[in-house]
Amino acid sequence: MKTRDKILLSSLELFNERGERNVTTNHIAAHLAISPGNLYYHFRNKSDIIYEIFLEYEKLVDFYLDIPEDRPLTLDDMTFYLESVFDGLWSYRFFHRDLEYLLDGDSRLRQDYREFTNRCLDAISRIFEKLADAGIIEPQPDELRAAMSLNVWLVITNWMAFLKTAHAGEASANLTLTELKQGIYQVLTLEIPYLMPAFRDRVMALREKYRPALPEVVNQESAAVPNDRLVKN
Amino acid sequence: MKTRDKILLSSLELFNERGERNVTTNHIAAHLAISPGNLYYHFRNKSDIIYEIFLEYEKLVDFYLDIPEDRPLTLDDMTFYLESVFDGLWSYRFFHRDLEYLLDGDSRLRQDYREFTNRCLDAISRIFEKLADAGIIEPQPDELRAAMSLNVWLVITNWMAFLKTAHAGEASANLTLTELKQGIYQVLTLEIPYLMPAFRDRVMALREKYRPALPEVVNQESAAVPNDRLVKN
DNA sequence: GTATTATTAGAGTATATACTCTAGGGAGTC
DNA sequence: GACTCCCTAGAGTATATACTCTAATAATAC
Repeated sequence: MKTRDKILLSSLELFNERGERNVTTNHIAAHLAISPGNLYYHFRNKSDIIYEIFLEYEKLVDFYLDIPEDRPLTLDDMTFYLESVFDGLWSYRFFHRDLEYLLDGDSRLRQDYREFTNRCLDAISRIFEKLADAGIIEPQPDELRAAMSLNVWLVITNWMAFLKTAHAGEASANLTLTELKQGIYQVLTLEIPYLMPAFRDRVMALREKYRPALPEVVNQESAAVPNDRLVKN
Repeated sequence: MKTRDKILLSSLELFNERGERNVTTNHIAAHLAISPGNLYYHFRNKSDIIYEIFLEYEKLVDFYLDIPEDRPLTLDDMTFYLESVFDGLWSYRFFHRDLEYLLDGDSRLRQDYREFTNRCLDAISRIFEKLADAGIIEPQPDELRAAMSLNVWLVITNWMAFLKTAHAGEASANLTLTELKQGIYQVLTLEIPYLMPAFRDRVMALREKYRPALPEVVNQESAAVPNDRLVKN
């Protein structure tokens, strides 16, 4: 693999594991056992690395959210969209964590991300529309559909952050794709009141598959309280 | 005012304006025209400042979300809760921005925040329950109410972050309390399908008051692209 | 082979950041 | 005046971080 690609891959891995804020270019170079000079030969700066990773993320999600216009949607389609989007979210999970800071420092990224958001919102809305066409959910006026789509977006993109704060132990630690996909449960919760009777049971059964294992995700005690960020006192 | 309180106040102000990540203890001291030594006389470290600010935030929200058990809820109550919560969110808006990083570095804060979240979720759920008692919304089974409350929480706490990313210009810049309160529109969107006929029109009218002014919040072009974070090239 | 270009190492740097340490001022008390 | 306590200044420090520069090596073209 080309050094350039290795840098992108390692960066993504480290960002996801430790958070962008906690990963320096020197860390990335060290992790790959290459010199900082080498890293900066391939990328002008850290922002550029992040931007390229974003482009990959964008490409992936755009690919997932491609909506067939020649046929109606099925429940399987909906499942696929949900699964895929959460897969994407997982693979690039660092991104939404420090989003605001990242956008603050890179206007190119800010612009692109804004357009990306709009595309996603349109896709979600279009999916609702086609689900209504297919008789799975009730049709809704444009305005309501737009607001609902936005709520879906908010739940999807922030579910991960919520899970992290809900976890008791070291926040950095264990958090699995399975847990992340409980977000699907939350998204389907939004759809419940709009389900058509003919599909209600099937969607409710689907939703049940993603139900959090614990009675409350939010209640686990942590015995040990290990190393916080270094405090000199 | 005591120096200690001035430090808390200035810190909050600067954090809200520029983001915690962009505000150093030296900035805070300089902003108050006091010495770093002075600041560190009053607080052991930056984490302690943040923690104390969190305690204020927590106290405020707990105060707002106190639910009367001796009488039914009214629509005015619901409006009050929504307005208040968004006011609180606005006053301490830096907090949810870097939440994950903040919790990562301070286990005391992590623990407290987790409990705070649970309390808020309970309060939201209790509000739904009492709105149902009052005949404003349909009663829901516990499980659904819990999932809905969580969705409400996700929308509320992340609305601000969404708005920031949706803005085209310098992300740091202009963002008003009015815009923030359009989040209420989103929250009320979640309630629509559960409204009882007798209250439907009134709630829809209330919701209308918070509707975003623009057809799409998300679509504004920015002509100028001013200073990004310093890049040496 | 030689010239050219792409890639790499690694030492180094300017700046920032959180925080420390010492000295001392001011106000109250005896 | 001396003692104490609270508060403050301000210079200083250890560490980190993003990034640069030069020189050398590998790859490719001719």
